[in-house]
Amino acid sequence: MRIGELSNRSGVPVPTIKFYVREGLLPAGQLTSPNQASYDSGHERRLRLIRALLDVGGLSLAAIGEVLRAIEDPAQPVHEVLGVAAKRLTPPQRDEPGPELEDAREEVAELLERRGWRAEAHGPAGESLAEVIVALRRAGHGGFVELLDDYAAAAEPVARADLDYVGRRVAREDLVESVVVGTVLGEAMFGALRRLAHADASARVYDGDGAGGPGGDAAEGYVGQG
Amino acid sequence: MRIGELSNRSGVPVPTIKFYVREGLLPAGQLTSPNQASYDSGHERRLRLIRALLDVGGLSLAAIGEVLRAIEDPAQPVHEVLGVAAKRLTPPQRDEPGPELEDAREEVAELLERRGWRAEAHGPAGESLAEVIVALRRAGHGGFVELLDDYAAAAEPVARADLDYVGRRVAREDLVESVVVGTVLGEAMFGALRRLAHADASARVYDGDGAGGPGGDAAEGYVGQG
DNA sequence: GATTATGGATAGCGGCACTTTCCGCTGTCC
DNA sequence: GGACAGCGGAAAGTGCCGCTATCCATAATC
Repeated sequence: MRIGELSNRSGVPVPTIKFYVREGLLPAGQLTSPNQASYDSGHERRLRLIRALLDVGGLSLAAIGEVLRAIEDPAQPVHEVLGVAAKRLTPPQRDEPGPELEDAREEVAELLERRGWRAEAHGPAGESLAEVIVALRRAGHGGFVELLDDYAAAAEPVARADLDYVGRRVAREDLVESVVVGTVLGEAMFGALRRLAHADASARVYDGDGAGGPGGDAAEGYVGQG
Repeated sequence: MRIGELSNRSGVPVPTIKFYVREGLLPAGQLTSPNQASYDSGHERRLRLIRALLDVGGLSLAAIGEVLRAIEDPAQPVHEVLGVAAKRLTPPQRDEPGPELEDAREEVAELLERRGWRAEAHGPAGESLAEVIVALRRAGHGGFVELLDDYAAAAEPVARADLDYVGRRVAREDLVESVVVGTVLGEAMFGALRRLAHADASARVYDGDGAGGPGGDAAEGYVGQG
């Protein structure tokens, strides 16, 4: 397959493919003559993965590059790859530490203990959770933090489902790729489902049963996100 | 309060505050003389909201502007505001329609029916779910779509918790802001929790019980994201 | 043999979120 | 009352990011 066909199949413009090759996101084609190269279905697959992570997952090209290189390097332990993926999912925030962040970290640690989760409270995920808590408080919506346990309870079966899906993979590269895709695109999938569920819950509470629900008139119309 | 103090309190540089005012994200201060203005706690709160939506929520300034203007306009029905927030949460994708997207839309509609959700299958949330499904398939991970029902089941209690939190608000502006914050920051919160839960589930399966789990050696090390 | 596609290299572009610079005025401290 | 940092307002500049355009010599295709 030449670059034009690869472009047609993947929907990615030729100059963009060249650009990805230059950036090291996509291996160069096999040269058959000084200015002719051939690409295979592996290139196509890789290209689709890049676009999925970029468009739907919202990762930067730099983050995608790191993830892909980690996926490809067989010496890289699997958990390293996941660390990279996890770290790059959220942009590096790093605002001033301060006591608020310390408190939030403490709360994250308490949550983990409360739920008996075996996870590092100070890893990237714990850290970004702490940052979300701080942001909520700073924005004057600290009350939202009370939902942490409800959210955590919902996250458990999701994580189990993800693990189950990943567990069915055998080849290392497949497995790692599954985890990355699951982590990144799964987030987008859940987000969309959550918004759909909002619309339903809202319709159920404010719409269906006749008399308005807990929020009274003010909340009328919390629908239509579906 | 003058702009310097507002800057100190919020952690946002003075030129950036000026920039937000120019962009219409933040109302100008009350002029006390031709080149002196005073800002109040409302400005501070608004500023914190902007930074939360920007840094943690990952919204663009343009999207934040739309949301804020919708929040402020009392004529705007609440569900319109939510529509704006929901629409802007995911960047406008719009790739070629094609039959894959049609199939995915159909699946979304079926999911809604299966779960008895009262939500518009073709609204922004349904549409972005369909796009995620297409992206998963295109990336060669169509199997992940099998988890849709598990994800949907987990989204239900989350949506109920969100609604419950929002339902406690009375004032319109408070309510709308809660919904926006909950939708945007709640997504980040769940994402972090999900990654923590991954680490736990992985530790539980591959680490704790001695002999390796379903994935065998290949999956060793799906930990450390916490 | 004309047209089109290709690999490779370099330069340019448009959007975004600021940041810098400048101006003339003001509030404040000594 | 004089020095000086801070202010509001406007305009131009910056840095990064994800491409896109242009050019060249060569290769494939009709």
